[in-house]
Amino acid sequence: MRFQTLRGFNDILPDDFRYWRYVLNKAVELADRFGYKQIDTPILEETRLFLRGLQEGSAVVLDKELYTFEDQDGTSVSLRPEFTAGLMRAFVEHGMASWPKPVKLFAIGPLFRHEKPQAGRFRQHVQFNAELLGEEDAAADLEIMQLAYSLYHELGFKGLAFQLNSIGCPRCRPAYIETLRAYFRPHQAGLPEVDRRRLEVNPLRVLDTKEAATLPLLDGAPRSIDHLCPACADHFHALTGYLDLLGLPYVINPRLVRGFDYYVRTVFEVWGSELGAQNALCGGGRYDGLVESVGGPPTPGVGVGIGIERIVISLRRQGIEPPPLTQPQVIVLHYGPAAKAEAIRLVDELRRQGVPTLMAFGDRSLKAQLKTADRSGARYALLLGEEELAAATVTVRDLQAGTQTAVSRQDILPWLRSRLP
RNA sequence: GUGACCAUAGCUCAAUUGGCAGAGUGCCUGGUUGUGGCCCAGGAGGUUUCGGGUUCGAGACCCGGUGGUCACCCCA
Repeated sequence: MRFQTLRGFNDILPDDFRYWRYVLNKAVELADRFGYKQIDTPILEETRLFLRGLQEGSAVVLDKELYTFEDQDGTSVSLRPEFTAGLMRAFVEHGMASWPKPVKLFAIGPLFRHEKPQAGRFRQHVQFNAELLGEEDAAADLEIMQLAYSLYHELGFKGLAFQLNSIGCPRCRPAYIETLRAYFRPHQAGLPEVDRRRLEVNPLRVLDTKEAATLPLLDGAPRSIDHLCPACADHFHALTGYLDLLGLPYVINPRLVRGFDYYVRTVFEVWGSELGAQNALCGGGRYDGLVESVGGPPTPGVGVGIGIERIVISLRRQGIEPPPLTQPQVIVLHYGPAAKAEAIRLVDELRRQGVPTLMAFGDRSLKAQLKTADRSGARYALLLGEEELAAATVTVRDLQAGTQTAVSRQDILPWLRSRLP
């Protein structure tokens, strides 16, 4: 019986971790630098949390992609498909509304969606998520965008740019949606089925259609940024002003939208050019209605979700090499039973003293052990045999230089310390 | 959920019109006493993704499953 990973699930192998460590270390370091506190919430939550307050049409679709089952108590539970819902639940459950504002959180962990796998899209993927809660200032939107941008930039990505839009708020959006529907009404008959359905269920989604028949109409379509209420317009102009101030590259994209009601004002993505149809590296936006939707007080919020797999794929395609992972620079070889016992003691001693050390296993020929040592990547092979035991020394072979010297057994630790990085 | 292409050794790939399943690389061992890399020799490693079918004969042709890649759908 042979087993394999489930469709859309991946093993992350040691060689992959060169990239993963590089990315995750950078993400955590940046979050610290920006003053975000790490939080982790359960992978499993009550199903209702993920389906709360969504539009009818959306709930049906999302339900299909949710990994849901009944647990032994008969509770319907689901693997989290996103971070934000759990974070909002934690925000309310732990009274973070009474913490000093803003509350700035980040989380890293796996998310699960039963989708058909595609470039950079898997059923389990790891996301880095940052949220800034309790602040309406456009400078908060800017900060979240900067955090995302800095991550890609500092990892070595080139040609980055924001796609940016504002989709208004519950005050101005309904009127805009009516304007949008009115614009398409005369063309209704010529529209593809999917887009006619979108106009009814989720009108903003028509704007990011890929239907050839609809595309020509989009150029003349009314833009949400031209129909913002004064407060939303001010917010948007403030944000673009800040982006200009910092010289961050952005493109105002009137077709960039979100499908859910709790999104307001800012929506953005960071685009790279390495991922086929999935050219969005990450997406984020403002969601002032979200905390309320899980039973908390009205709380403005802005956040971003960044897929780690997409970064790793993109790094590989761009030929960006992460720094190599550190590995033990010392390996202990032995020849003869008495020497093996001493080798076991020496390995133990070095590791206790904090020196990463490898042990040559088995009772193989010295030649075979040296071959192993060579492939291990270690710099120094410490050789113990009858001669060394008799003289109370260790033969240290520099595998890089091909030279070797005898070092007194009791001096081996300082000898290594002075030479290892 | 829809569609296209794909699946041979751990990895990268061969195998003429349907006729003995191979190479490179990696792995293990050896090239005589306690010395790696280079070189040489040997070895292990395959139900050709799985299940059916056609055929004297299938890695190859047909049907189905599983998985991969890509696009659509959707994207919290």
